[in-house]
Amino acid sequence: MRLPAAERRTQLIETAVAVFAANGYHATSMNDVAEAAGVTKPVLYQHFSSKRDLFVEILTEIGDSLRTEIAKATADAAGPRQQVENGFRAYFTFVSQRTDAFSVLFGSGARRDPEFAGFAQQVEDSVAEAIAALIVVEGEPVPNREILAHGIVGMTEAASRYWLANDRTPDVDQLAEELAQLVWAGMRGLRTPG
Amino acid sequence: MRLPAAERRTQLIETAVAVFAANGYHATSMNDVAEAAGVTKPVLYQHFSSKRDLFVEILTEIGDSLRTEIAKATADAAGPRQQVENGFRAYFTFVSQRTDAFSVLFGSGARRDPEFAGFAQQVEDSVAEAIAALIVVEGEPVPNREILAHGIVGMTEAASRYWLANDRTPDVDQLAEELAQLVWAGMRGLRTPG
DNA sequence: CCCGGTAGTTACCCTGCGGTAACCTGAACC
DNA sequence: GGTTCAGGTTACCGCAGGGTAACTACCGGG
Repeated sequence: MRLPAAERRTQLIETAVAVFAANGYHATSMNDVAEAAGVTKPVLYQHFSSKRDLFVEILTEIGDSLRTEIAKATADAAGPRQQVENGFRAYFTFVSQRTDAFSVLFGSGARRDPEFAGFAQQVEDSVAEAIAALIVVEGEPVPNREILAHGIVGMTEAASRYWLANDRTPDVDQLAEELAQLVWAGMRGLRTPG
Repeated sequence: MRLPAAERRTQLIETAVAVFAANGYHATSMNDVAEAAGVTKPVLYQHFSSKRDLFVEILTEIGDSLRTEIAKATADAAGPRQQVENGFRAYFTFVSQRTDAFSVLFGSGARRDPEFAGFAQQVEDSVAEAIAALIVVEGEPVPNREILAHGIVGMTEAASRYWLANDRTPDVDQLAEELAQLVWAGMRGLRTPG
């Protein structure tokens, strides 16, 4: 099964995402990835200079995709409430369609290693920033809203994990609606600053 | 520096928690732990039969402690609202006082390896169960409240990480109060079941 | 028919790490 | 002042895994 370089490369990446998602970064050997792709180790090294390099390329693509999807979904929202719900729907859609990618970015120990932590962090920060902008009481931004915003991002991750582990019920739309309602009500129920 | 067995053992555990917290499970070697404790590897193996065994013992103790602390704090609450706030305060107090332990349980790749995932999971599940019991609308439990509850647990973890990374401001009491308010308002703002 | 280059393979090196066997040491006790 | 034994060390084994060198197999073009 010989493949042209470009196709082999994308196949290797897809395979690697699946294997990393299943076993995590450290527990995955280059041999594992190669074997899963039906190929031997040196082929992997013809396309990626190191294990780190392969992983970084994967993390970058995933992070960019997720951020882009959320940005697109929240851009054309009628108001803040819709923005929240659209954001959640985009997030859960990503989780549902690219489950392995989600697992790699947030679950495979990527947050642990200082070399990799930045990739998940960047996504979390940018989403949290958008959320923080919506946390206002009587027109005034709430102090410590950044912490709350990061909490809400983490809530979404945790809900995603539980959702994946439990047959993905309810469906994406209903899940997004319910979580959006929880978060929206919570943000609007904060006391006045001070 | 010779020590009696019992003292050496507890010292090794404390050291191991610190090293695991700093570098994660996989990136930490038994040599690292031994060296950090000012001792050589075989000493470690006189007290723990394997690296796994050492880690499991650590995870068990941490998980039990955290669960116990939260249970104690929520037991004597005036009502559900106080229960939420007391739970948060207990959680953040633990995070603040035993930061390394918190990092090991939830951040060192413990959730990744199937052999270790159960320890963090058990804590999350038991806390989520307590939270789920409070998610009611008009006296009726909300469908999918388990997902929301697990999300709230994840929110607490994420907020803790951000809080630790940002000089631990505000203080524990204020943080607990603010998050409790967010969650309480959110839970009470859910729509009627259906 | 042979040449060249791209795709892949076999076989290897080397470091690091989990784990162990055998040996050393110093103090408490008689 | 030797005996004992818990506490500790040096030196090693075996192996897995990242990474590489050298060889092979296929295929298109003159």
